[in-house]
Amino acid sequence: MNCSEATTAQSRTAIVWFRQDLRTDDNPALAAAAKSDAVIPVYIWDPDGEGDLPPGAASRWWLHQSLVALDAELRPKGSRLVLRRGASADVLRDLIRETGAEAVFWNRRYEPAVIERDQGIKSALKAQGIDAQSFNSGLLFEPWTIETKGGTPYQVFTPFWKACLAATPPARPLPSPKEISPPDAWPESLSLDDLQLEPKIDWANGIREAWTPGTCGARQELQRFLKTSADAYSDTRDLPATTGTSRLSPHLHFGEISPRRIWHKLMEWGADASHDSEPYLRQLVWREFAHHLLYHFPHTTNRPLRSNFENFPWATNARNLKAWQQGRTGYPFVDAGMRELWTTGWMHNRVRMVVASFLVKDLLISWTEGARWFWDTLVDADLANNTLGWQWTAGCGADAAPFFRVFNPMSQGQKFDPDGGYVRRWVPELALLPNRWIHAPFDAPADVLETAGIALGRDYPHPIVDHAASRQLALDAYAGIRTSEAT
DNA sequence: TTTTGAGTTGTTCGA
DNA sequence: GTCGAACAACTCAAA
Repeated sequence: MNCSEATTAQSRTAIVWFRQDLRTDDNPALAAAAKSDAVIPVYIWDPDGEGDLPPGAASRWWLHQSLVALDAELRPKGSRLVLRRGASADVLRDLIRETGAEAVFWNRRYEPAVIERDQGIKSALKAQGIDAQSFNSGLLFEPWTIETKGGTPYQVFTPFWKACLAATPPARPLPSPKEISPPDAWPESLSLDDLQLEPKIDWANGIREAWTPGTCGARQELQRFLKTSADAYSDTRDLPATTGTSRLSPHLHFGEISPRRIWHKLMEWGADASHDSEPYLRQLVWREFAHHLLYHFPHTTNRPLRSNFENFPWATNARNLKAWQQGRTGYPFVDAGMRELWTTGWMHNRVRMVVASFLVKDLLISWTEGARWFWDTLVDADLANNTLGWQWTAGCGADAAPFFRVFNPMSQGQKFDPDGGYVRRWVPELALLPNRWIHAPFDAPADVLETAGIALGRDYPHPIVDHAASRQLALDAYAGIRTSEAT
């Protein structure tokens, strides 16, 4: 079981099964394999192996680019990435037969369906006498290592955060292997185009302009964040018109950058008393918390953590759902966010909360519909983070927001986009409206609208619901599912 | 077992 | 325009 035993074999080939760890740096599975005489890096496209949640379209686009980047990272080290398609267990079995590999190493994932699949693969491989080992590369603290004094999983963030700070700190990142020994002969590989990850109709222009997938892009983003955004993080992270956040979410999801590297980099940076690393590290630990919750409460991907929400009277309204998806709700801040998402595959976190609140509380449409749309359109779509975020907004998850907390799309806009720059960028038909009305064109006097060249209902939609009225409906609906009624 | 303090992100109303 | 209180009740985590 211990890797040191491996060195006794005379010539040993190890497979590194890449998944959501698309980097050579701080990659424990690769580091372990690199001690072998020959290493075969493989990526297996196995969308059916992820339960009923195969990666969405934006995610697949990112994956394609990230696989290009990983192969380019491996080449100078004397290696390359082998691509295969099919059920992971079958592909690994074939690859072992073709190459005579004696070991398969990978880094763990924590989605319920993937855990189940991987456990099956590991025991099958071991039964064949293959050295199958999994490692942690994706989390600072694995879900089973943080627990309350009573031995139960945390369901509230602040005590979880404190427990993380008190735990053994994350290990220092491993260096990238200088050389990765190739096998005598490379097994067959599909071409990347064979995987058909990219869309048939190229809608990815906006995404391409906004992002550089791969390790290099991830490191540049981290450098950019530390240099220009980290000091003002607390002040600007809520302003969607600025680049105040780290923008590392897609890179973290695909494992192009290691959370341990970010952690230690921030610690180093924060060691200088003029900097404060805590606000960002807290956000990084929210990602840990999401994985912790999904691991311990695997049913939460489609069912509420708080069971009294099972009976919530959600509305079915295809027209409203579509208006929300297309950014045509008539509320500029909401529409700007939905259009940013559609164009760039990403949405600023502040705006995610506002659009989510709007879907769930103004339209009374189930958070699962929102989660599904985000799953398909976000380049950083991540089962743990997506589930936590949507359940939190709906009030049915961990650390639930009080039910009377309903975001007001106008005041959120005025507060976090006071100059309207965000709305003007993504909803250009409103660009000429003065700041005073940019977040509420329906309240603007007729002459103001006319001067700005806007006819509501023609150039920009009337609001699809009245916020004040829907707010009251939401409060009433939430009052109806109090636990008292469930008993 | 019981008790106690606390809980990411808000809005509205009235002084 | 600004500020504090009210909005309700529940569950978690720790003592």
